[in-house]
Amino acid sequence: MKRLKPSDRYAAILREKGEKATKARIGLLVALERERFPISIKELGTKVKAPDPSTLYRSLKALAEKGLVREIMTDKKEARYEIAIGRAHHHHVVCTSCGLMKDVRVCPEKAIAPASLGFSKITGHTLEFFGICKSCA
Amino acid sequence: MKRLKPSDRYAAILREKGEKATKARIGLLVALERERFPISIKELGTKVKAPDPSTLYRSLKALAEKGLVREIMTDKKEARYEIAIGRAHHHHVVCTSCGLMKDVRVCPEKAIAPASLGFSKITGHTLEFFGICKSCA
DNA sequence: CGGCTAGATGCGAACCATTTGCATTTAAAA
DNA sequence: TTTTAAATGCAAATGGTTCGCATCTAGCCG
Repeated sequence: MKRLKPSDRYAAILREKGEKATKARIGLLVALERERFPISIKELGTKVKAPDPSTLYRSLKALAEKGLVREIMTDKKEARYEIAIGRAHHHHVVCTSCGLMKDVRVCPEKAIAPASLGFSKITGHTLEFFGICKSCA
Repeated sequence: MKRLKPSDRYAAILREKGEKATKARIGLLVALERERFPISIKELGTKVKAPDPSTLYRSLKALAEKGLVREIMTDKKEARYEIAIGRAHHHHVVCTSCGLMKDVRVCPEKAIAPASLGFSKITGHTLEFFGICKSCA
């Protein structure tokens, strides 16, 4: 795979996934790539050119279904998104005081035995930790 | 502690926690006690006499803060509640096809080292598994 | 036991994130 | 370039949850 500039790389990935490589969606991925933490849709809206909220919602949902971004519910109010391309599965710990988020590699996925629970398979899970970071302590 | 009928026992617990033992709140706890799975506020509303939705929300929030009930966000749409009295900390696995829920004892709480993440302490976490139960498979 | 007061309730309106309908634009294929 | 399905923008609707405020009521005191 050749080395391309991010926008072209994302365009290629979008087409690979059967999505149209629109400027808006490429811009979304580029913007998400710059974020260190999962970002709310509202914030994201201020970082990209002019995407209407409804378009943002639709685009993010489509990208999430294709595995290009991940949706995270840290607080039950609004969803946050992070880029998934090139990033391994992980969870987060959130400072409830300042909002700082860190990735954590701990994952309970393999600790559960579907059969023993009357389940034929486990398809997914959500895990978020909450705490107080050292700066806020 | 003497053996009382549930409503009287809950009344006593409410007073212990500094909450007024109103019929509505006692009824809420009794209704929650009967549920095998976390129940949505809407469903709960149909099971108790006449509590207005806003009262339901306020009551559940108050009871949750006192540790008498637990709020669970299985789907990102609506919150669910389960009784916490006499029930140890646990998580759930949800069948995404029929909604069946089972308790799971797996808990990642002790697997995380706050200090190594730049956190002074971990105050909580959320964990839910999703899958397909044997009946739906 | 009757009155007093903070907390609880009901009702309606307000909020806010998210969704949807529809007409218009645009990327991708022919 | 023409064609077409998908994507976008705008406005309106949805739906869970919250708030303001007037009215009740449990718990307390005399």
